[in-house]
Amino acid sequence: MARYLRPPNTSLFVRNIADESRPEDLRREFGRYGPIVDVYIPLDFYTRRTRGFAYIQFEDVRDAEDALHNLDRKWVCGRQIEIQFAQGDRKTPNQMKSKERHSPRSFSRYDDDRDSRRRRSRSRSYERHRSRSPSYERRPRRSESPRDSRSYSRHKRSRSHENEKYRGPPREHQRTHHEPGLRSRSASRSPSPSRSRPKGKKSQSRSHSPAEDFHPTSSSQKQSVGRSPSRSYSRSMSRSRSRSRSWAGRKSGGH
DNA sequence: GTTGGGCTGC
Repeated sequence: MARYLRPPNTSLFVRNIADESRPEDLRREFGRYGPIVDVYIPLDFYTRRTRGFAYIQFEDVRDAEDALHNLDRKWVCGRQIEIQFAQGDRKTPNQMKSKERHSPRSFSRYDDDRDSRRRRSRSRSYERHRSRSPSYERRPRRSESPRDSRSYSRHKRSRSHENEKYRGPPREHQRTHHEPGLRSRSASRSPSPSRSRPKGKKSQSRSHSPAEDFHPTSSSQKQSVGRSPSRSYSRSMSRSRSRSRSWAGRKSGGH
């Protein structure tokens, strides 16, 4: 059934782009040949640098071909770009994670669903469903506005302080939401004094040790007679509140 | 000689 007539996808794989190339530049260039669904420049997950290639997805494959033939080996941003048709589908985050774990070479799909007519539901949401204009005419390229960036990248932008270098490999990001056992939560609870400490609190002279929050019951129950009950209560509340914040708190409060 | 999105679900 495989037809040799055309490539299976409408995405172009653009190689050797300048690392200063931005999606808007590419979109401007490639958009001349047809409506573009998506432009994406993969970044190195750890270094946040461009990896030197980009993906341009067209709405129509013949536009992609057109762009390919016209822009291939052309000089863009001081670099001679090379264009091919992209292979495979875009990866979902899950696949990226497993890819890190396993060898990129030996990656295999879930299994061969050749008989199953249901394709993998790529209906995630990376792809923005843009309603195409009622009129079939292609919209002028200059009508592309920078606000058109996809929702997904916007999310990632929002957490970016990224003034400079990357923070360590985010494998610790796995912040399992709910620990069923209370024992595990005390164990996995890592002390983050800077975050859990409200700025407004000043009278509390806590100069001795940040670990006082996690006093073992053996010694704490004995001393601090008067304030013990109220303090323990408020502490428990503040903890649970900071818990529910999770991502949001980390994003804005992250320093 | 780089083939993709690293937060997704009840």
